[in-house]
Amino acid sequence: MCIAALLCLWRSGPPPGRVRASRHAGWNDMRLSRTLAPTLKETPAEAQIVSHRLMLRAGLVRQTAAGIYAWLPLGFRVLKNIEQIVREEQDAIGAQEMLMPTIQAAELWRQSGRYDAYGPEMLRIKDRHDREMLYGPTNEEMITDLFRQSVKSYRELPQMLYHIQWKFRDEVRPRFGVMRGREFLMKDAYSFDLDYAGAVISYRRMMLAYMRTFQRMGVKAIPMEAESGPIGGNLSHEFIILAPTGESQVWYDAAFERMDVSPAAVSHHSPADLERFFTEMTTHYAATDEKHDPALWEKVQEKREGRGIEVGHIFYFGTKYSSPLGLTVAGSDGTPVAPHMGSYGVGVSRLVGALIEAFHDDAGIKWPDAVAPFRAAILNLKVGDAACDRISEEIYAKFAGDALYDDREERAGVKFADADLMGHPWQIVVGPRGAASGRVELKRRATGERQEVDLDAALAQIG
RNA sequence: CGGGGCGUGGCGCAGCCUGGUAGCGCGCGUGUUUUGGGUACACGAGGCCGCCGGUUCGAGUCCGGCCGCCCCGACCA
Repeated sequence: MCIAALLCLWRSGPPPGRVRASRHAGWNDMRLSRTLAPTLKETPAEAQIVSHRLMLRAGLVRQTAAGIYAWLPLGFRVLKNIEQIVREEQDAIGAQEMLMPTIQAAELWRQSGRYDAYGPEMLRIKDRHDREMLYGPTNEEMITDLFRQSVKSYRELPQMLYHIQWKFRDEVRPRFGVMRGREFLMKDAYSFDLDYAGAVISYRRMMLAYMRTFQRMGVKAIPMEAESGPIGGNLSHEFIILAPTGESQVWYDAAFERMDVSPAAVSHHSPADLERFFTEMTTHYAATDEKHDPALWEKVQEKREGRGIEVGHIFYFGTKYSSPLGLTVAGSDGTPVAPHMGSYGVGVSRLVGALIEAFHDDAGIKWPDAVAPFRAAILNLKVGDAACDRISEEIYAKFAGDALYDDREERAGVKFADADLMGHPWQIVVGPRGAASGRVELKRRATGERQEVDLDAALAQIG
């Protein structure tokens, strides 16, 4: 059998003895020599902020028009990982996943009054019959319409629905790469409750889900009171994650650093737990530039300051949409009631940039384990060397698609630099020095710590 | 939308003021070299100089229009 045929066998499918399941559905063959991951030594002129620069340099995305990006294989994997964490935490509090279209008819937006109110940020389109359509910037009207078609009784409430879908807002000035693009991937959820008291519970539940979501991504998130809008009631919060290069200054109480939001500490089924949680989240001081109050800040015992990036926003808006769109359900006494609603967004694509802002150094990205495109990179420092090739292939096979194999015929320095740039949490360096005796070097990207270990020890540690 | 700037091989840039055969670095290909942190040398491929029009014997360069992109501000997931 020729070498090419052997290689084909290697590539033909999931090999046995996998170390851990891939976070992805399929088993992708990820040899760098056959991967569209165009890393750049120099920074493209258009990129200003660090996350944008690194996303371009690490080959995660490419811009195709102002504020519109193509997601290349590595970037796409990160996006999917973030999306999956968001999904799991939404599911965990009982929200139902669905999928609404990107293109909507103008008609519904006329009913809610937002067709004119939204302004030029909304991308308006005409179809071949000259019907007015739009590329959805959000989905309140649509979900309200869908809900009213089928839900008729208070017995069916409460409900919470969400989808993860591309949105378009025709920003006057897109910038910061995917952090402020025109096209963006967003998780938006909508809650329907019979009354205000119910809506408050939904709101708190979602706040809990958000705290857990961001915590899983390895970042500290702080809910900050936002403009409460016409409804009031103190129920509008922005979620800011801390990053040294964040867009705005934030002031907060160190108490946020100690909060336990695990299911063991707070049950989303228990209104009492939720209330305690909500109180905890909203009584300590936390503010961005606009809302910062020096007088109140003075009273904070343990002060913390930093920079932050908004990655989520939740708000309660009562019957703002249910009323004009005619959504009512029969109450227990038979009279129609307009449900109280809330909506809850997470900027999924924005998070890719935001996480890079939070986790990087001069050499490149330092992905948190939970969202990294690959758990590890295998750096074969001497492609063609029998021992290096054998060990590299062996490791690669065991990772079952969750490792990127740098099988390029490049110099060691190039591979190190690219691996650091791309930010895989672990690097497994297979060089002729150690390979002969079955040893590899294991490097932890986040800390820079390295150790030379046996192959099995390396796999066990990363496992 | 107000203000500013930039479009020249894949990336970063020079050339434009003062019109005359399109250049540099990186990257890419081949060879030698090197062999654990972006090695060195040689040779080579690659550019309707954003688009349209004008001036001129001649336009990357001057003039007009258009398009695209970036930055600051206002606005925003």
